[in-house]
Amino acid sequence: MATKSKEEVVQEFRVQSIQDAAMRVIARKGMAAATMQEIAEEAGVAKGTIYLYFRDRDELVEKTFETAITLLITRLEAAMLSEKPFREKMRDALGAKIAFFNENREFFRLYLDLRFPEGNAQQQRRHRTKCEPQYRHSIAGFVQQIEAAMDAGEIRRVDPQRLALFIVEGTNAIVIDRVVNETQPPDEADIDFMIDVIFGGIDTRS
Amino acid sequence: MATKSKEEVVQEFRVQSIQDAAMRVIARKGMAAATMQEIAEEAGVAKGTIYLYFRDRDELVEKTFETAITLLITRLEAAMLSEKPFREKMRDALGAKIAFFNENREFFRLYLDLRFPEGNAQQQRRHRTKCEPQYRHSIAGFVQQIEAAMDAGEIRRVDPQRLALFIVEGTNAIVIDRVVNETQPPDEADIDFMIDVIFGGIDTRS
DNA sequence: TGCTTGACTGACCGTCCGTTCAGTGACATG
DNA sequence: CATGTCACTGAACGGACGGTCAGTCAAGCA
Repeated sequence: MATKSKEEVVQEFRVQSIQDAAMRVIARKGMAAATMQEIAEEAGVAKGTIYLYFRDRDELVEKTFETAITLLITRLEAAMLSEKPFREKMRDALGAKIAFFNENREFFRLYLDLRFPEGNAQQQRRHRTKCEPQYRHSIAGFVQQIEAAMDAGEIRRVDPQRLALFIVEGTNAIVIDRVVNETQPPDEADIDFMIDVIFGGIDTRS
Repeated sequence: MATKSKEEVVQEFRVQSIQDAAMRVIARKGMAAATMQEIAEEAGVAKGTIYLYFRDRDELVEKTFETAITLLITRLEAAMLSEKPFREKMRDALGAKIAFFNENREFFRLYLDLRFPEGNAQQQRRHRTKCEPQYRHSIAGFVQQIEAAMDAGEIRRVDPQRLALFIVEGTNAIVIDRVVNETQPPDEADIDFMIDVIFGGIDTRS
């Protein structure tokens, strides 16, 4: 196992800090309005320096996105792959999601762009081949979990695809609301609420 | 009641067709990448003509958005203001939402920009004062409906704000999925699914 | 038919922003 | 100390886009 040379460490540090800066600027201004100039200033380097580490703006945005979403998906999968009952796995996953957005408050805007890419045909194609598969893969994984839970009789049978979408985006709305607004209830309160509504529905109990 | 002059009719027609074109282009390219040139071509007029009817790009986008969301909100409110039981009102509202997105497949991107405005500080401020109130107002109306249903014992008590967010965005995800993808189940199937899950939850029935 | 009006056009302008590259200075090497 | 190397810089370039305005032309009018 080769240890990293000093240059490699410096290199990685630069790449990381530029990506961090990009994420913060995108969060403030939105994907399209985030300029290379502002990202450079945020990272404390000159504009030209970014081009030593990324071919062009598209590559910077893409890599930044990829780094972040991989982290989120990894955490969600870890939560869902335990041997606990489905309800507990869901609770863990929601906890992981909230924790992730607490730590990466800037991420939600990248997330939106993932689902609904903007830009010209070229950029949209790139997005479709590079980023969308990750989203689909994570949804597909969740669908499998749902189907397994249905097979095990842990939850009742409904369209798994539709259910996955509904849960993922419904919970995202709450998590993103936490990020966008300032004062928010403790994590546990929102997790309890979501689990409660998802599993129990809103009908008056008999 | 003054009848419209011929000029007024022509004027309204131009305004309308430019807004329609703007909506289509924004749907294709995204809010930021939609250029005045392309909107003009889509509308079949010259770029300069747009500036006879709208002060600048911001005003065009804002008016386009306002026109569309007002229509959606009007329909949703109409559905929710009847005297039917809450569950039936929800059913009507979901039907109205699906119908609206069926008719205005381009709208969803404007909707996204409403919730998460991009651009410079100036544009974001404008958005916050002009568009966000409409969204908040519609959510607030839904929250009131939820509270009334709780008071009437039609649904059980949970945080109404959180519930409104969860339902609105969860259902949006499904409705937008219908728009973004091609083949979709009939309206009724998705409405049944959503009502079923929202009211009944996913726990196995005892 | 000649004149006036004004809706409409599209070439043009200024600005902004991604990208480039000649230059700079800190550091290593001999 | 002289020289070479190279990560880094930021002024400059080129292209794209929002906005303008002088010109066009069709319709209304006398």
